[in-house]
Amino acid sequence: MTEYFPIGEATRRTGVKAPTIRYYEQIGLLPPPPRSEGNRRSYGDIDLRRLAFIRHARELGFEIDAIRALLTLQDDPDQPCATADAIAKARLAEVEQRIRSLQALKVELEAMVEGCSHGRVAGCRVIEVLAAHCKCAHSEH
Amino acid sequence: MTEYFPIGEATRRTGVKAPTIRYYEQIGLLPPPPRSEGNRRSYGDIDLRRLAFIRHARELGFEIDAIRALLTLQDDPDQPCATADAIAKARLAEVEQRIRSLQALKVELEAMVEGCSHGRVAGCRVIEVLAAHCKCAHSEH
DNA sequence: CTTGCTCCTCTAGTGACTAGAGGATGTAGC
DNA sequence: GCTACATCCTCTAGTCACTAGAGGAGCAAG
Repeated sequence: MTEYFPIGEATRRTGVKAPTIRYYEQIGLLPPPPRSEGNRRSYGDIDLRRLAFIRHARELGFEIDAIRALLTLQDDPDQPCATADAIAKARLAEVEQRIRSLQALKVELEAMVEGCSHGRVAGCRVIEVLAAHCKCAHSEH
Repeated sequence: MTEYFPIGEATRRTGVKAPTIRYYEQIGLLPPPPRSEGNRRSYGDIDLRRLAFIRHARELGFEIDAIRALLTLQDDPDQPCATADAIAKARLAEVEQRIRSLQALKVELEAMVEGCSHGRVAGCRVIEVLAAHCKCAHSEH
């Protein structure tokens, strides 16, 4: 007597919207769940965990294909985890890069907000700072 | 005799790809430049600066509409900059939030990479950590 | 039994590009 | 002038990860 959850309850428990859940089913990320008499999807704990896993991974910035790879590993756990490790490592590098970028940008935005003394745009730094910074067109940051 | 740049040179100088430049023109973010005899776009310094501005703003995470708003302000600089200020402030809040998220995620990814001792997936933390974390389904981050 | 909610499928739209077809133009060497 | 070859043009269609809406069926409460 496992618990049964209709899609609405699944969205409440995982934070993934119903159309998105159906979309994940459609692209094969989530297995098609059993249906009720009235043709409604009924999810169990395992599905909910899988969904939450997907949601969290998406928030981490994993792409669907990376998640698919992880889930495949999970479904077949007698494999070396070098693959999962590689995915996580690549992702880590990206996350670090993004943090660096955003921190640089934060400094700029702060300068903008601070510089804008509620005068006219002519003297407003929001645009100036953004335009000025463009001189570094090809540098990373 | 301002300098003339064909689209290829513009991409070299701004880092924005040619199709993207045309796309920006199409959606009205970049004014249609004058054309050469042979119907080629020829950009001047102002266009390049505008393009670099757009590129940089995109990197900052501004959406096209926000950029359009900023550019409109720039084109008509005798307006109060409260609007630009508001955009920058909203963006700043978002950037800060994103940095916080990413830092949390970085910690997790590091734990994953470290925890994965090149064994089998059964004992691999990449998936465990991601799944475990899902218990916080509705918390922010 | 009606009201109102949830759910179903299906198609089409979103944002911000990106890819590719098919053709015109510009430039450098012979 | 002629031939290669790069660069450019327009146009349509595809990408990713959803999101919105139409039109209809099922279910639970009063």
